[in-house]
Parts: sequence; C-alpha cells; structure tokens
Amino acid sequence: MAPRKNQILSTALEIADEFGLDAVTMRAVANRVGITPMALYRHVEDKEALLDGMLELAMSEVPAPPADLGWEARLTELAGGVRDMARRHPAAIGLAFSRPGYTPGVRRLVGAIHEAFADAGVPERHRARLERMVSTFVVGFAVSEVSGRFPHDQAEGLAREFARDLRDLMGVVRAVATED
Amino acid sequence: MAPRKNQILSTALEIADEFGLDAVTMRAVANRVGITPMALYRHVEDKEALLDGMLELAMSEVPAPPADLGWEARLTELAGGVRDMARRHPAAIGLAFSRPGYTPGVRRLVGAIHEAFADAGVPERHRARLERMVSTFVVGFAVSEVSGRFPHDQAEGLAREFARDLRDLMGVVRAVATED
DNA sequence: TGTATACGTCTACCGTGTATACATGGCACC
DNA sequence: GGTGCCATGTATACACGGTAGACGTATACA
Repeated sequence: MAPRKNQILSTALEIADEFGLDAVTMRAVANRVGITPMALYRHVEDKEALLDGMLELAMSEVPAPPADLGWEARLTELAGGVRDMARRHPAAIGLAFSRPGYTPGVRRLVGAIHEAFADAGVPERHRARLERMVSTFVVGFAVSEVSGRFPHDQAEGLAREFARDLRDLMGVVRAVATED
Repeated sequence: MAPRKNQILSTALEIADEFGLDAVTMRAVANRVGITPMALYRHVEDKEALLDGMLELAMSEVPAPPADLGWEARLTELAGGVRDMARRHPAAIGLAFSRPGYTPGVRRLVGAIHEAFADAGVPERHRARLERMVSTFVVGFAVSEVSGRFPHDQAEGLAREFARDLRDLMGVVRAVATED
C-alpha cells in the first residue's frame, strides 16, 4: 500500500484509540498527518472508505497462528488474537459488524479457520457454517466486551469466560466432525 | 411511556427501516411527527437517547416465548424472535452492539434465557456465562445477516443455518447441564 | 383571575463531509 | 536543457447536521 495512505489509516486508528470513533473526523486526521482535509481525498475515496481501511488495518494486526500447532490450539490462538486486537482498538472493532465482510484481511482469518476445520475432520459441507458461527461469536464477544454490552465490573473474569466458551465451541466442532 | 415520546420513537424506527440509519436525523423525525426539530428535545435528551429509545422499542417487539413449552423450544422461539425483529428493523439492530446492554427490554430477554437454563438443569454458576454466549451468537448472527457481513446470495439458506447453529448450541447447554 | 408548567417555535451557531478550482514540484521524454 | 504531465497538496465555499437560548401559548389549578 502507498505509504501516505498507510500513514493516514494508522493516524485514523490512533485517533480512534485515543478519543473514540466520533473524534475521527477528516479534519482531525488531516491535522495529525500534517496536511489539509481535502488532501485526504487524494488517497481515500471518502470517509466511509477511510473507516473501512482503518478496520482493515486493525484486522491485519491479528497474528496468524503457528502452523505447527494442532487445529484446536490454532483456533484458540486465532480467537485470542482477535480479542486482543479488539481490546487494543475498541472503537475500530465496533465497525466489524457494520461493514462488508469480504476484505482480504478477514478472508485471511476465514481461510485459517477453514483449514483448522479441515484438520479437525469437519465435513466440507459444514465448514462454512461453523466458520460463521464461531467467528460471529468471537467478534461478537470482543465487541460486547469493549462496548459495554457486557458488565465491566468483573473484567478479568471475561478472559476466563472467553476461554471456557471457546472450549465449549470446540466441543461442537468435534461433535460435528465425528457425526455420521 | 408518554404517548408523544412513543410516537417519536416509532417514527424514528420507521425512518430507519425505510431509509437507513443515516436518514434518522432530528429534522427528519420532527418533520414526520409534524413538529419542529427543537420540540423533540422536550421528550428526548439528545440524539443518542433517541437512538437508544428506538432500539429499545425494537427490542420490545420480540415476543416472550409461550410458557408451556420446554426450555429448548423456548430458547429457539426467543432466538427466532430476535432474528425476525432484526430482519424487520435492520438498521436498528445494528445498534445492539454499540449501546449499553442493561435496558429493561434486554433484561426481559436475558431473564427468559436464565429461566430456560434453570429448567434445563444448568448449574447456577454457568448460567450468566452461557446466556452471554448464546445471546452474543444470536444477536451477532442477526446483525451479520442484515448488515451484509454474511453473503447475501443464499439468503433463504440462512434460516436453516441459524436453526442448525441453535441446535448445536443447545447441545452445549445440555452438556454443561449434565457435567460433574 | 393569576400564575406555573408542559409543549412548541424561531433564530442562530458551530462542526461536519466534500465539490470545485487552483497551485506546484518532480519526472519522463524530446 | 527545456517542456509538459501527473501526483500531491491548498483555498474557498456550501449544505446539512445537532443543539443552545430566548420566546410564545394554552391548560390546570390556587
């Protein structure tokens, strides 16, 4: 990606992290980059595209799980990576449910999930469904946690809760893999 | 609730349904109600509160499941009710993940879920967790479906997929209920 | 009859995204 | 070496959004 565009997107992400989504205005981003608001339009279609790019940048931070792990550990790592990213970028992750879901960044994660399911022995015809189910839960949990939909008071408990939920979902995967 | 406030919130919901969330401006709502934009502030704190109220109104449309059904059927009904509501109010449901989650409307649904878990024999200490897990999935699925995060092409297939996902989650509930 | 209270209006302001027109500077190419 | 092009940035301006503040008016109740 062009370096200037990258700088613009990371600047937007910084502002979102520090001051929330509402603070991400064209003027604020331009200011921080050191250019005029209108100059942003040389690099970004419009504000919607800027936010999309910002989310995509955040998504790209989620690490790919080590290939030498078993499928279950890989999925757990992946999910943890999404959750960690959400906690780093609470404002950005909120966009995950309102923007189109077929960007390269998410396709990368979806692909990794599919591979894990294949290794687990999930029949082909169930993989897409289970991927949507698991990713919906993972992203939903991450968003809920940082947006206040979940109670804040026992915040550290949520890490354990997330882990336990994942274990339960792995059970579903295993069950589907061994049925019929 | 005061009738005027109710009228304002349903008008906002109508506009959101017809033209999307961006079309819900103070001026547009006021216009449709037949009053001045500033008059809205006699009934609603500010725009954020108006959107909160709009979501709450949509939530209140989700029917309580018939009490004579078994716990599993009640949960399925409840989840289906949420999904149906989301399809009726695609713009409003998008707010579900970004607004505080302890309104009367959602507490009602959360309460129903807890009761179902109690009937299922889920130990007390697991109920809150499983409620968050299931509701996160249900709302996440509903939002994904109407927001375009899921592919639109096989839209009717999503009803079946939702049902199957729920069955798998019921399996988790049953497993937790019978463990130790 | 007077007065408080609920509801509504008018005007105005500032912050937003962005269209349009204009500058400039480096690079390719003759 | 000149010359023209293209990428990048700027200046100005507009329409639209939320909402503050001052002002009306009618109904209920003393």
